[in-house]
Amino acid sequence: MCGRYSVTHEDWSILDSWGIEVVREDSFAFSARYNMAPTQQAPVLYTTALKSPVSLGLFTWGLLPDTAYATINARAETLAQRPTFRPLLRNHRCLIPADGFYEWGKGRSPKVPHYIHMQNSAPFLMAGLHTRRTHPKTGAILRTFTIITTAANELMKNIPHDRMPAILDQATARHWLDPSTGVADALSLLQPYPAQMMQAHLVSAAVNNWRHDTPDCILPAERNT
DNA sequence: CCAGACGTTGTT
DNA sequence: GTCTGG
DNA sequence: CCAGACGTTGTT
DNA sequence: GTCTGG
Repeated sequence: MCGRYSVTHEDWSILDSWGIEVVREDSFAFSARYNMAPTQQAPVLYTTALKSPVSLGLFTWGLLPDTAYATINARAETLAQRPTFRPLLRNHRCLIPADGFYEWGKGRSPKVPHYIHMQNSAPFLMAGLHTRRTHPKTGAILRTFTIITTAANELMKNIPHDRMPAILDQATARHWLDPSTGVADALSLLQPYPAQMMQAHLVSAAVNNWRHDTPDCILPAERNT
């Protein structure tokens, strides 16, 4: 699962070289986050009916459909069978910029938080779905998203953890966003990211508290509990 | 036929 | 959006 | 994901 | 233990 992550890059012009032209919404404002948590506002890349450019806007983490409670993750394997997610697969795919995420190793008590990131510290994109819902009373439009998870790669299994976010690379990211990509093709892009490209290390349990959102969240820590 | 319900993930 | 219930 | 709260009645 | 909140 992916229930906490970091977004410290504020410049996403690197995506130009990925073939993704990003345009920020007028109201887009964001500064580095080291401990992004569910229910908070996070940057999301999405497309509308037409292809490029891709928009960058703030969405609330936790997909809130018209008739269900919020979900922060969606399993790639069963996406097409879930009533909540299936309608969103064709026109509501999105990508969530990140540069690392946290997982708490299972089995140990207390659970030990790990930070997982690319070996070269490069930013990456997680696959997601988004939706839009009008508040029944205020009429305000609430935009929410969920992060798609897939099977763990070897790096994640060592933590140990069974799931990881579906990360898309340079070759597949723009296909996921492209409205002309069919549902079956889009689903085929959701695979575990190669473990050899990634790295993980222990971090301080201070990250457990979402209020702790500072650069030291991602620093390596000794096992001392 | 329409009305109304349905609805997630991951962990122990 | 789709399935179930009447 | 973890942290933190979680509780009643009647009366003003 | 379970639900809510961020």
